[in-house]
Amino acid sequence: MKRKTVYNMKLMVLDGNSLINRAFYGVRMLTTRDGTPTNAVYGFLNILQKLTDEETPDALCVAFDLKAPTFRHKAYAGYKAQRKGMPDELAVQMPILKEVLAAMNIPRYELEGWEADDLIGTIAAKDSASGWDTVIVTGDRDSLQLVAEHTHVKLVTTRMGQTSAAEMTPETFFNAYGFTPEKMVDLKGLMGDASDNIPGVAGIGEKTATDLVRRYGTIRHLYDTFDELDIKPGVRKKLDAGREMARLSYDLATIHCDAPIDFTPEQALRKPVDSAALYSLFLKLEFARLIDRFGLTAPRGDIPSPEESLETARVDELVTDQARMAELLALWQKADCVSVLARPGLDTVAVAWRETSSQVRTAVLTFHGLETYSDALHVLFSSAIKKVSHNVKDLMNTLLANGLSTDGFLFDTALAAYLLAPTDGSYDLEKLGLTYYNREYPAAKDYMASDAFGPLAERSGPVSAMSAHCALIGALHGTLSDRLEQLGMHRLYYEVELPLCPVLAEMERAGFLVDRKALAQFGEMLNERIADGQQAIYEMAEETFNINSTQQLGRILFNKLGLPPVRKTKTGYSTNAEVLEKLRGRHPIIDVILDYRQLTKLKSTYVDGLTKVIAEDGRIHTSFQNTVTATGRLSSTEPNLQNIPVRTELGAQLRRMFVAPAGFRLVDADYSQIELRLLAHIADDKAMIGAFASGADIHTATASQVFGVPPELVSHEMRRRAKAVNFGIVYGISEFSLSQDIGVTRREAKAYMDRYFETYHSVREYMDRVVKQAKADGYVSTLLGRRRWLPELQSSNHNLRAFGERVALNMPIQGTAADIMKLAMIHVQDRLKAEGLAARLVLQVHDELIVECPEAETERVKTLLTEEMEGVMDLSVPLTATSAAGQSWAAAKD
DNA sequence: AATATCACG
DNA sequence: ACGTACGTGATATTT
Repeated sequence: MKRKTVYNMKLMVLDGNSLINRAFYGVRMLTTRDGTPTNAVYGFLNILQKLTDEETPDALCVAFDLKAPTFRHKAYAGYKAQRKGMPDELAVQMPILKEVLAAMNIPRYELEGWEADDLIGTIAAKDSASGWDTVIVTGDRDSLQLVAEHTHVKLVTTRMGQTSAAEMTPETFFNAYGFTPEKMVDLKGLMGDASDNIPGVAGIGEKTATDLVRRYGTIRHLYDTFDELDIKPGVRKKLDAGREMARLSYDLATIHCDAPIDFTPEQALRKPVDSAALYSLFLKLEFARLIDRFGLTAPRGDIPSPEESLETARVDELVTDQARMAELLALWQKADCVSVLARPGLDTVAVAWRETSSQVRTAVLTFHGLETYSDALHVLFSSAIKKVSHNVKDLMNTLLANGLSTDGFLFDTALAAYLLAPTDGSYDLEKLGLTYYNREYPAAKDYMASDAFGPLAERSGPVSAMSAHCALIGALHGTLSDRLEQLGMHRLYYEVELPLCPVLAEMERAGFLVDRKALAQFGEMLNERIADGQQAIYEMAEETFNINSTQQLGRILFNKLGLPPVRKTKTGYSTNAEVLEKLRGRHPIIDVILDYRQLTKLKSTYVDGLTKVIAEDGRIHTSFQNTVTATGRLSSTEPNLQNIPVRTELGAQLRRMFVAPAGFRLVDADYSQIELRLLAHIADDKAMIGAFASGADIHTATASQVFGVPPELVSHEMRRRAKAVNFGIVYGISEFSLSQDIGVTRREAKAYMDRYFETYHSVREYMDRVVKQAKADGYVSTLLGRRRWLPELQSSNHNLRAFGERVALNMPIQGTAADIMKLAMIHVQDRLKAEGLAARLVLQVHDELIVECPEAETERVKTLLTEEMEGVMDLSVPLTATSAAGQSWAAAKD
């Protein structure tokens, strides 16, 4: 690129229609709580901000189409009329976007009967005439004809919410097309443009048209010198017949830079946003993150809310005095409940309580200089004081670490917010305040910083912030428990989710003992094999390179060694295991790479990763996340102990490193086929219920039915395929994916599914029913009433809707399995305690529980686990669990 | 911060 | 016409 010698003022002009379209199809469906779609506006604002950051224009404006009753080219109105109208979900966002732009003080240009392209062309022309540079931002290639030395076009593409923009200058344009930008019109005139309903010359496609434009330049020149040109007879004939079409298409494709608008770049100079208007708009749109990003704050005298009246009547107090603390503790014991918010180390704890119907009080207790603080905590966290808190499981973990009781918790606001909206992603208090009360709250870090309450700190800020959050917990308690009741999730909440918190906290505290030495030895063995593999790969590649870099690996395999690329990713060639499997046998390097991948995965993620998190007690303490998954499952982090290898021989050796201490054993119990059993139950499919009732192997039984042979004649391959169908059904499979998965043709896959549904016809009926119901209700639910909202089902985007349908099929099954396991965990814990056993739960892996117990308890624990897991729920099929014991996780798996 | 890959149920 | 199975979390590379 040429270096600029003079600084020009720069205008950025956006193609409003094109960009909102890109945003709509590129950003997943988002709606406000009342169902107003907002994804396109959100996506547009992201693009806008990204590009203004990148380009730092001095002026900014947006052009829109205004659909008019009359068309520019009346004779060909039909071409335009064919254009599909935009989907409703997008149409309703247009006025919203315009409102947002107005609040941002960004001028908008639109003119009846004119397309955005024409306005942009006109604006760019006037801009250039004023000596300014112009950057046009659009998602359509139409505008490329406007590219000139001082007019660049940024072509925006949006994928999975991620936008990227390629800048087109005269140079980059020529490199890409082989002719100059103004000839773009000639190209379109010849080849047409389906998306714009420009017909072009019949029979002339992109290849031929490009070639003609490169050779002869313009359409005019082409036809003027038609007889003298050396053109293939076939093409000549089509061109000759298409003269009129070419002329009309040329006109249709031409951007008219003479729209009657009054524009000077000065009109568009950037102005500060109208923050009051923008704030209330973003609130309405529930764009909490954008409010932060734009640094907006609530205008004074904003919408009153139930919580605000509570807030204004709040009285805070910092308590460092022993007598006062005792007074308050006595008071709290008489209260129905109090809200509690603690810093992780318990050095500071805020308590909020309702003093009168219109007044809330808060007290912030700090450790500094208070000797009897520990006694106070013992009272506060005893069952004598009923408490509501936020992320109760984490607090309980802290309490256990400090020798305190976990009794007396009535409610967890984060957990409740999760049940009400399990796909929201995060439930921090600031966000909930905004979601439920349209109210801005201080950031948690204001009181979470390690020195916020230090002896040198100005404590009033942190006290006020922490008190505000603590009072918010109290308000949310009322709002969220009402909502849970309304949606029928009361029992799920009070009988499953909340009682599970102490169970999880105790599991986290317990941890899983690891044989550190054996793990290190395993790592050394891996290291040797990795070094050998690396050596072999370098030799076969005849150079050294970073094997972990998919880009470098792709270059070696597909460029240097000449292997055929199977698939590509957005950054290059795909080199994943599936691709490498296909290349097996074509080059010896493939096997070594697959092996190398497995070894390095084991080494870095598991040996190194796990070694790093072994605590001083020699045990690994995972964190169980209970507000993360969309289906109700738990997840495990830092480290994830729910994905320890088992499927390969080598990987499974890792489970030998997870052990019981001397004198103890591990008992491992897992549900057998819980998801398929639930499918049989929920679909009430007599054939499948019968198969389970008979105690037969379900995959063999399915194969026998589908392939029409007696069970004893079912081959290994038949069972494998039947198993794939069984799993696929639970995930809402398509024929295509099934055929990919088991390596048969689509036709065969379809035949399997047809046979499957003939056998299990109630399963088919269930699948139809659940999707239909979900579309009517807007959600799906589990047997215990857990819900997942599915706005995707209302989408006009085919892929998104299809995804919603698969989720509708899967969530009730996966979610009910999660419900059942959670209930089982509570029952197991209760019984272990009731029977006075020293055994303790250490891990859950979705359908599997692991308990560590003294050797002498082994048999009792095995029986107890099986009984409790099987007895959780009465289904129309047996719910079976099997348990086994051993010195290591590997040994207890048999 | 995003992408690609791969580990589990 | 289009893309292609549900649910997770960690690591290394690259931008």
